[in-house]
Amino acid sequence: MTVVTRFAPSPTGFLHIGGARTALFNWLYARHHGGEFTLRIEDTDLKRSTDEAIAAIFHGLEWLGLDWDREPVFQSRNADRHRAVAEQLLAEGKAYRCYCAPEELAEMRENARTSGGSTRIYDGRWRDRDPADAPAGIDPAIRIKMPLTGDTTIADMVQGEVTRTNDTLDDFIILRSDGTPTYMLAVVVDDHDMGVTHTIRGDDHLNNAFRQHHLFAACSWETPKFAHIPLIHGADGTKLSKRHGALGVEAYAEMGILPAAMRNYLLRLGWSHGDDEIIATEQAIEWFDLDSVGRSPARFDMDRLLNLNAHYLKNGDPAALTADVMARAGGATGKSLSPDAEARLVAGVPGLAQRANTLVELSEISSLYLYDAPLEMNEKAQAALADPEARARLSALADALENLKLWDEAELDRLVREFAETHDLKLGQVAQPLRAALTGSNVSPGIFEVMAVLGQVETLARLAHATA
RNA sequence: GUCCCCAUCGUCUAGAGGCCUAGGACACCACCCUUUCAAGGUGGCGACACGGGUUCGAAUCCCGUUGGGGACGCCA
Repeated sequence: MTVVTRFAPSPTGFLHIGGARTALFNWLYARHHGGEFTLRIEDTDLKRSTDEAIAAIFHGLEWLGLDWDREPVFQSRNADRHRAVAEQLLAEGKAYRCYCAPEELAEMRENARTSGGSTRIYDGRWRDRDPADAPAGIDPAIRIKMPLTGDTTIADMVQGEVTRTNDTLDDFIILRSDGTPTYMLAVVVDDHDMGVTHTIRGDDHLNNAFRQHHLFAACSWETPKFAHIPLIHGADGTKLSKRHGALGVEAYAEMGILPAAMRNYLLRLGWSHGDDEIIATEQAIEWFDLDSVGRSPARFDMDRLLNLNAHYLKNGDPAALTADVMARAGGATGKSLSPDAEARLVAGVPGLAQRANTLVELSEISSLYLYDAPLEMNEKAQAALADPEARARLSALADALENLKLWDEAELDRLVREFAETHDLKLGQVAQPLRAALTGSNVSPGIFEVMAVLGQVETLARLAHATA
């Protein structure tokens, strides 16, 4: 049997971290088994669903690198089918019309809460009542008949066997009085119609699984395998929400998080493979399974994400990183980029990347390669160049540099050290002013590397400006 | 309130009865390396929620307590 998983978000907001992880797990499980990863947009609540949210979900998944195998299903378009199933169940006597008014329901809810707080709200008053009793002028909703006695056990691939006594489950509505299907019905019918074999979702749905299981049974369909993964919590241990600054994945993209880092981070939240921490996606596909998913909720930890991001930045492809920095640099400032900016970045980005945690930081520190002399100097750099003696030294060094034939890092290293030695200076006494002159800052990659990347012409130009 | 789930360093986790004086990673601290900042290296700090069982032996199994979370809509 081919594995078919699904990611089924309701398009009422952006693709948040929790949804992203659910999608990742579904995707990984499908890829691991050579199955299909499908998408279903649960837009049956037309009032809350928006096109922007739908677009945000698609874009978020694309950014994460999670590709889907079929045309996405829009649940709202299947309403006729859902309704037909409800009618069928009604005809078979597995469901019934309920004529309760909203006030009656409210009363029952109040009752249940005050008298013991039972989870079972609806008392089943129309379950066996003669339809002839139906009050005039009330459109009935359709409810499914749930078992009255015994208990139900779900064999969950993550949670294990979970049992609930049936008297805690009431007859829930599958078709509203206005003829629209409820979520519970829509999910079951669509999962069946799409051939979903594994339902991997947040464990806030665990309670729904019991209801859905009986709906599958009523339809004489096989219940898919369930895997309810724990939710992601905020730093305070409660369900991640906007209050925690929970953001959509696009916000992480903007702050310069790499998709590979996000995937790795999300994967390790609740899933593990021994002591392995850095797990490339190909490796994750090979290793991923549901047995190794933990059952306790994990807290979102930005430090960890940043650390992983720094790792992927350090090992990133220079050409790709360069393209990203160029894109972020474009239009950022009024200054025009050096014609050599891109070439310098390709050479300089590896040295820069090990000093950055995000693409934003990377592009900030890239500015030393982006523009030609004269440079903007920060305070520390200005201070380093304030000393006339230091400037005189730089001028002397510039003369030596001008005559250098082979302009590479090793040669520059040799030359500058030699220069320091002849003038009886510590390397730092030469290197720091040099750094200030060449980068406009007191912080940068190794100064010989900077000179090599900049090239002889630009290096001398910057020195000329700094010593003028 | 009722039902369901969970419980190892601050955080993510390893651990499936003896390999555990509990391992790794992030964060933090110190030192080393060093032309700055990082990176890297070395070391340090730091946890089996509690109480009962079961067993020769329990972080691992069972029960209870406590704590946390989730669900209780004609929302999804």
